Amino acid sequence: MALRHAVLAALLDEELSGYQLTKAFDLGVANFWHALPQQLYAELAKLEQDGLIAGREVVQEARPNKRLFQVTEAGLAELERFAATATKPSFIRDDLLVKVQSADHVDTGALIAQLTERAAFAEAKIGLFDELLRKMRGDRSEQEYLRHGERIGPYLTCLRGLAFEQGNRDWCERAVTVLRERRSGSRPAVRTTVATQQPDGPE
Amino acid sequence: MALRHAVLAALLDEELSGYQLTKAFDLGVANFWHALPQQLYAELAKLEQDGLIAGREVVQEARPNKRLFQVTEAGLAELERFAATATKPSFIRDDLLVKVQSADHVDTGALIAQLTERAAFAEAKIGLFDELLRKMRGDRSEQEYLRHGERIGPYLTCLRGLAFEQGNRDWCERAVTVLRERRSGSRPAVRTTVATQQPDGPE
DNA sequence: AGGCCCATGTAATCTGTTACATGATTCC
DNA sequence: GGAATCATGTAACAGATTACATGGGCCT
Repeated sequence: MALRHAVLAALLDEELSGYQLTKAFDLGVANFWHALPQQLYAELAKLEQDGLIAGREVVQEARPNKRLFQVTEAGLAELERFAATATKPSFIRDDLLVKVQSADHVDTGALIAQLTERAAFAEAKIGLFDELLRKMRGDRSEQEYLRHGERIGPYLTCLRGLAFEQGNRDWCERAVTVLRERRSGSRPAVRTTVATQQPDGPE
Repeated sequence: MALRHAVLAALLDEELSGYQLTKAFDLGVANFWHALPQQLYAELAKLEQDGLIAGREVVQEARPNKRLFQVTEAGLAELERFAATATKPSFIRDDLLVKVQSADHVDTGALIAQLTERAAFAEAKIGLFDELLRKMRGDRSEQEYLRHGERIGPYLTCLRGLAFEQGNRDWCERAVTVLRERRSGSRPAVRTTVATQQPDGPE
């Protein structure tokens, strides 16, 4: 039950509509969580029912009306409670890693193409994060902002997002280099035969 | 539909039983994917039904019998096909980031405790990854292994896992430092009032 | 005697994804 | 005239987590 809290956390900084939330959680940034529009609209409805957020209608002329949501006192209390509970470690779950894991047995050309694409995607996100951090800092130095800036939460999660994407980019580039080098000195890929394991043998 | 392929990828290197697979996917390493035992047993059953893996019974005396699974030619073909499909980017989804995002509004003591715990967890995984990499390399240098080592796939995913956990550790430590410094120069946390947004106003 | 490791699952529930739906306005 | 943006959903399905179940052997 954490999307719930991710939405609350996102609404702490500013009042947002469902649509604006989807922008933050979808492509673009998604610093600290990711979710699709459908999930967000559903979650907003539940949160409002439970009194953790309050919505107010904003009538617009040129565009459809929208509802802006704000965290209530009860919502803040719920976040506080959540923040105090123990946190389970998070795990990697990435299709690209699965593909690279099988690099010895599949076509590396396809892998190289996908690693290159991912590196470019990571680079783009790095740019977005850099810009976001600069905006938050304004004219202050990072040192200064970390000590006294308001919104240290968003700043820190953004730093994690940045480092994560830098890690992605660097790894993808390295993997591409390695796979290319190996292809130039290529021998045909051979299916390795599995040794027969004896009952109760040493593991 | 990617757990399927993660299991296939894990079985490429060696024949494993369901139980042994759970060890690889659960705590411990989980270099490139994570899953619980129940999912794995279910997935193994489906994969066998579909002819992508083949199991053979190993009778044991001192322990319960087990079934070891091996990827079939059809399974390898399926992985090959999977590796050639486009890969969607993966996103962060971590409760700890959600908590840190709300750092300006919740008790930072609890956050510091959890960040410290996570840093320790990351450190432990770093140790495991280091050891795994050393084992794969044997007496060869990393340069040498990257160029000519067998099992480059597992080596590369392990490198990503290592970098990811180093990123976690570094970020957690930094966040702890920042939050501590701010606490020492502490003023009471104030609930910021949200500015009222006008219809069709600039966004 | 109690707890952990091996070994394998079922069942219920919760979460996330894919596909589909609607309708006005603004930009090219 | 067609695509993109704003704005909000419903329905069906796939994937993941939590809880529960079983049973022998080994270690302290």
